[in-house]
Amino acid sequence: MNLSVAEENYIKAIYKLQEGEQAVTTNALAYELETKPASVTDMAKKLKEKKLISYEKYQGITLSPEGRKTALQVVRRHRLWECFLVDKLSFSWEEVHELAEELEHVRSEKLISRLSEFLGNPVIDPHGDPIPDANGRMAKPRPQTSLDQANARRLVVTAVSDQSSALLAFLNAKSIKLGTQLEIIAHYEFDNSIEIKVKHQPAITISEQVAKNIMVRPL
Amino acid sequence: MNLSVAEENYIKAIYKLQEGEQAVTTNALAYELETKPASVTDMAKKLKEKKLISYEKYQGITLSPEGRKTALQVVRRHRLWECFLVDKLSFSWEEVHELAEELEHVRSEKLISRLSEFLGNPVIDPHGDPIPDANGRMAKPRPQTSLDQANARRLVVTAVSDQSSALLAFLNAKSIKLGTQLEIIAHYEFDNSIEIKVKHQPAITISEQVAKNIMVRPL
DNA sequence: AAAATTATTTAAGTTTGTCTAAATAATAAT
DNA sequence: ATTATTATTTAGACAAACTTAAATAATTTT
Ligand SMILES: [Mn+2]
Ligand SMILES: [Mn+2]
Ligand SMILES: [Mn+2]
Ligand SMILES: [Mn+2]
Repeated sequence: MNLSVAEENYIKAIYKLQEGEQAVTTNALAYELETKPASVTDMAKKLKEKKLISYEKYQGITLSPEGRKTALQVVRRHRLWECFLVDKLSFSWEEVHELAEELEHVRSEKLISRLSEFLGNPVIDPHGDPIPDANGRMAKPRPQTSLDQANARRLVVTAVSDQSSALLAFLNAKSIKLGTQLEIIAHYEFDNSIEIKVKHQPAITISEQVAKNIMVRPL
Repeated sequence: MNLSVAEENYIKAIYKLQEGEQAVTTNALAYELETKPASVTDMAKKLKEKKLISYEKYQGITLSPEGRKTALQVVRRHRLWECFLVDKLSFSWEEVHELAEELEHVRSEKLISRLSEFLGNPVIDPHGDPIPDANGRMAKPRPQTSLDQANARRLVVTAVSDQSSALLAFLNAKSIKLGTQLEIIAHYEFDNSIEIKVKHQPAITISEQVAKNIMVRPL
């Protein structure tokens, strides 16, 4: 199946929004792809025609098995390029998403398998997300919660769920990255802000909004 | 100036065909880009509008200074990716052109300067073509002739002018690559074929057509 | 249950980059 | 100097991926 860049972006976005089983909504997809609902309806018809999704008017969208396979390939390419940019070209993790968004569309099995090998067949990308292997299988994500719901005191940062460069820049400034160990000092009920401490750094207070997007697991 | 992939491909093709000063013909460009003359005329109008080329009806196309600058950037990206594929991912030189044709369109100054640095700021690509630097300057190509016109006996292969994978595969099979040293054994006037010998290999006879596309300089 | 709101789809139009077929210009042959 | 050939442009259409505005369906509020 030969997909356009636009089609690949749709498939990946549907995969991302699907999370489990729920059908993806026209509006949600339009928002995710920064396009208009009318465009999504158009594309939905096309992708259904190509048997990549199941779609009935007003019923939302879900990936077909082939669609899921396609999505996993695109995700694999995206995350491998992110690894390349960070590990080999010394980009910082908040810069790489945009570039990977383009690189992911160069479709070549051979290129990707060589790239993966060159990188040492990594299994997680710079944001802590698992990288599907050539068959679409990926490491089951280890149990993690958002920082605002963690109950343990000592935690490790495992991922960042919002990958806007605004958030990533903030975390960078505070020296918080994947694998950073931190300790919860206090919860402030008033605004649900949280005081945390990273070793060798002054304690800082972060808003609920930030905490919701930092994924952690107990140390 | 924000160019589409198609526009970049046109600009690069015009650059390639221009060679010196002669204006590029509508048909030549259509052939090079595997499209139709009518499409070229359409695009010529658009590129003229954007001041990347000069173009008058029936008079052919030449790059403007801005057009040349753009072309050199695309060529730089193309050749750096080719280096990456060969040097880091162990592709062979005949496989990389196609992939670089796509990778070259990821537009990011930072990406390209980091990539160049990662590769050790190479100045020639795997086919022996010079790589423009960030300012569009490139090493003056060393004097070279095609193999069919060489007068010296002992020669080094410096480039391959036709980059079809057919030719490159042939050269690969005969273990001829950049830097290969060879010796001319005989010219056969009948069909202008040439017998050559590469060290540690049996002598082979190559057709005029092949010889025309192998660039060499005296050892 | 009707009314109001929100979500989704349809209709119609735009842009980009293509194509084929027909018209016109430039060049070569007689 | 005509005529024939070749090169180039124009005209009209099409597919992909968008958009806005209007119509319709689904959901929520009252
Ligand atoms: Mn993308
Ligand atoms: Mn990522
Ligand atoms: Mn290209
Ligand atoms: Mn090359």
